[in-house]
Amino acid sequence: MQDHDNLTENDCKMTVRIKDVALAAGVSVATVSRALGDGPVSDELRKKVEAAVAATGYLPNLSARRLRSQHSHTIGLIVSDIRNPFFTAVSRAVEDAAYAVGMRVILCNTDENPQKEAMYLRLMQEERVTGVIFAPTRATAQKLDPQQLGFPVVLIDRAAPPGQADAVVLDNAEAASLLVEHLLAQGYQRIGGLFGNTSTTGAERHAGVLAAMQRHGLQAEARFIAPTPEAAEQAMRAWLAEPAVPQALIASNGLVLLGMLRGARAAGIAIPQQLALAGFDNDNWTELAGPGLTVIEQPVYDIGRTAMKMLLERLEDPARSARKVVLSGRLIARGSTAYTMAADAGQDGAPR
Amino acid sequence: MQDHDNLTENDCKMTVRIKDVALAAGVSVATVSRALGDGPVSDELRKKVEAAVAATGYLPNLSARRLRSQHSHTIGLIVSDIRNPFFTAVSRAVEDAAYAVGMRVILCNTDENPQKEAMYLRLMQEERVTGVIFAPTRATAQKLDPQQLGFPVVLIDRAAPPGQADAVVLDNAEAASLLVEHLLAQGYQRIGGLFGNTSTTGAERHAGVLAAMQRHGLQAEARFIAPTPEAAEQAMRAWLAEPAVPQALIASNGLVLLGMLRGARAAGIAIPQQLALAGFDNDNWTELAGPGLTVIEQPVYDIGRTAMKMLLERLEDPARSARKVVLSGRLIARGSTAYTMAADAGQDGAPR
DNA sequence: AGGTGTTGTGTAATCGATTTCAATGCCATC
DNA sequence: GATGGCATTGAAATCGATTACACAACACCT
Repeated sequence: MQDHDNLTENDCKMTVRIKDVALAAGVSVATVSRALGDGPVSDELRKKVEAAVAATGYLPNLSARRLRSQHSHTIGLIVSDIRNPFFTAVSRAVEDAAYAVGMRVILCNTDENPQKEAMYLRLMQEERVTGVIFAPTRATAQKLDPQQLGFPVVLIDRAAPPGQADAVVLDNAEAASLLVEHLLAQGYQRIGGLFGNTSTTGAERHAGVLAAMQRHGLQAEARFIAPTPEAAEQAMRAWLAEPAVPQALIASNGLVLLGMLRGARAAGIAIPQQLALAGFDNDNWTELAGPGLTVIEQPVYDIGRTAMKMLLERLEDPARSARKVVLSGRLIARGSTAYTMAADAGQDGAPR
Repeated sequence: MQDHDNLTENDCKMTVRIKDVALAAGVSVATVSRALGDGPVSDELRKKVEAAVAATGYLPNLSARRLRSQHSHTIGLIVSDIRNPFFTAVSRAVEDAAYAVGMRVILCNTDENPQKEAMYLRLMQEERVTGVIFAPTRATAQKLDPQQLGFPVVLIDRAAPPGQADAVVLDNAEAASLLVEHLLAQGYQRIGGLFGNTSTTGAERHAGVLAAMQRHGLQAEARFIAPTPEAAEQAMRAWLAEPAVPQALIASNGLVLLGMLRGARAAGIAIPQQLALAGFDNDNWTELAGPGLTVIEQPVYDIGRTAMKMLLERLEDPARSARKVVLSGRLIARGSTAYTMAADAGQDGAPR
């Protein structure tokens, strides 16, 4: 109210520092810092400081805080592409969990490119991040040494060599088995699949399909592609143009499934009358497309939340041995795998 | 190679500071800083510094750099929910553009909650961000004063009172008109819509529909809901249970459209035979669901990229007057608005 | 009464970089 | 040969906070 300097209320153009608050409150900067943090301060002074903070409009400078305290309160989230609904959902869960404990998230898209992965990992080091949640390509997963990095890493969706790093993954073998058993129970026998070729996930789901088929004395034809809708659509068109096409096809993730469905539509193939289709990721559209697509639903939000929880636990005890949390997928059977093949068409897949 | 201290190669457990690099290179810290930046340094010393950086494995501390240089090289991206495909795509574009110019992105989800918006805006101030790209609710858009904030703001998807802030928005009136004209051309006359009630976007699209209808001497029935699939599905079920339902319904965004389609399915309503459906956002599933949904496609990636470009231009010239970039949507007509109503059903919508 | 903690506070050092400022050497110019 | 730029370089100040340390006041226990 009086004709002081310039602390009338706010917007004095100059940013107000902790020193200004100390001056206004008539205490030392250390006391202000402690009052704002958790240090021991008398109630009397704490109130004075709070009043001074309100009067000056003080906002702490996080860069200065990070530099001095050596805690960035920042975690990195490195995924291939946030536009993949799986990563979108995981990212939302990670961010919710991070902000809930006062941490910031830096999001990076690698496009399955090992060079970008290396670049972003270096960036994380420069940011002095508290930790990183990472969905690596197979190439970097193998050569990844979390000790070397200087911060803990929790892998998601994709696993590294065991014992190397914490990880939250789907039980891909089990999930693939669920799909295969479902298809077999429907009556399909000639089953194939299109799998992403950049991650361990594609490989594991492929292995799971093979193993499940083998338990029934059957084989499966698999093809490997870049895990994008475009590549999947192209591969699908090519496959459908060939003479012998399996009765049922499995996609190794939601993007591939999307491309396959587009390819089937372009080729005029009726689902499931001429071809059954199933895949991973219960994205919005799978419920609504055609007869509904049979998929393995991943606990997407849970994966992100669990990854963040593991990261925090790892920070509390850096020495404990690496853990791998394996979550189960849920089969959602829909029309795309109904067995509607007529008796005459059935001869294709008749038991030998 | 010799028995120096501990700069054998790397991982000496201690982080290496610029001082260590200076020592290793036999120059001052200032020279190292200049060599790494853009300062004037002789080629000879620059090479020495680069060698020392490589030998010591130096990684700059970004917090220290930010504190001293007073440039955070960080922008905030505040949206309602990254899981809305519209914001997912925008976010990817913003991040691409940001990393391309050496900036970091902090992503915040507000869930259309003004309190969270206020909290994140304060966080942005503490981070001393270079700028913010923001999709505000109507409530905060009105009371938003970019001058007060201390950093430039570019609004996306939603507009503020004119002249207040830069913005990148869709031409909602035009887009709504495209939808209405399309429906009218198909033969529909009794048209209604479900609109989000938290943003200016829902309001503008509603106004656009009304205006277009009015040009034809027609009226439209509108309802307002929280812009989520769940709220839309519930509202849809309720609406469909009433006696007089419009022949065609418009959704004000992708999430609402999704909920409406679910509601229609749950009620056993055939699209487009019993009800035509159209909306905004060309999300993946709209192409594949049922007969395909007629939508307005937004230039999502362009919106993000343009917002980032405007932010950079604003930084170069803080004084220039506020600009609003208005982009056009594209009508994608699909089966959900085909006019297939039988003659007997047609009497409902016969001209009066 | 005399140590012995405990609690609360201030002073000053510190985090790791950038940037200011002064100094140096070198060359061209008069 | 003195002088005035120009290009490099280093020493030291600085960014804005946290925290180590010292110390005062006060309660508590022999």
